[in-house]
Amino acid sequence: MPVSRKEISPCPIDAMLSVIDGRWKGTILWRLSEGPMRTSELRRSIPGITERMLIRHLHELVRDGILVRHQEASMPPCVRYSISRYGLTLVPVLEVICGWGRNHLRRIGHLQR
Amino acid sequence: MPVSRKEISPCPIDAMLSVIDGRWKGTILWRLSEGPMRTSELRRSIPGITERMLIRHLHELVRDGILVRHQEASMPPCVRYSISRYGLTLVPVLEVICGWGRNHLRRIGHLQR
DNA sequence: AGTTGTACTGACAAAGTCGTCAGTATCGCC
DNA sequence: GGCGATACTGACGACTTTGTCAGTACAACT
Repeated sequence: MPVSRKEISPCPIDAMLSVIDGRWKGTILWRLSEGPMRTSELRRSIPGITERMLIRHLHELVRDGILVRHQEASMPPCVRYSISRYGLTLVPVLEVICGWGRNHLRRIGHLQR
Repeated sequence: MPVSRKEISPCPIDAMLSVIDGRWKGTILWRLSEGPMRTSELRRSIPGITERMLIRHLHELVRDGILVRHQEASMPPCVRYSISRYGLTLVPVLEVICGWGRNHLRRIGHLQR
């Protein structure tokens, strides 16, 4: 598994992780799972994120086929992002990850007391 | 989800990812899923990994409760690592990740032709 | 006596990711 | 005409992660 997750690795685990790896990708997917959103809406709904990072991550997710970018060619531009049909196949995986993570957080909590 | 995955984040997805995040952790877990191994055995079985990184990742996985370190107090030292009972709960999660990743790699393959 | 192997650590450099700041074009508002 | 909003890009610094190299202690083998 020779990976710095940006080069394409033949390892399926890395292939999957490279898609959701990124400081804010989880949150972005989480927000978009409730429906399509505009760039600026997303930015306002995710406290702490910078426009730079939002757009970088959005474009990466579009490149990976997880999101779709709809642009209405108007000026002031209006761009909306939504989860693609392919992206929807990721949701159950995220739920499994989330389930284990929730349990892990509980475990860490217990151990700390 | 404010994360640089080393600080403890309250987001379960991040909590999970922080455990398996690391250049070689996937491979290490993969190797160990076939049975306990010595440090040097692991190093030889993972081409490209350095001893430094192997040991760092092993210790992190031990700290997170995923692996167990058995030491026979002999000289030349003999240390064996194995997946803990808790670590076993990770395996099905990795399988789901792996399944999606495998499919994703196929998809990328198709798109490139 | 010198080399190899074991498991590990520390100093440090290279690479990668993330954040900050400035700047783009165009429209509406006052 | 200046200001703000929209979606975005580029330069650059800060911080993290990864890799390189040397060194530790002890035993066995040649």
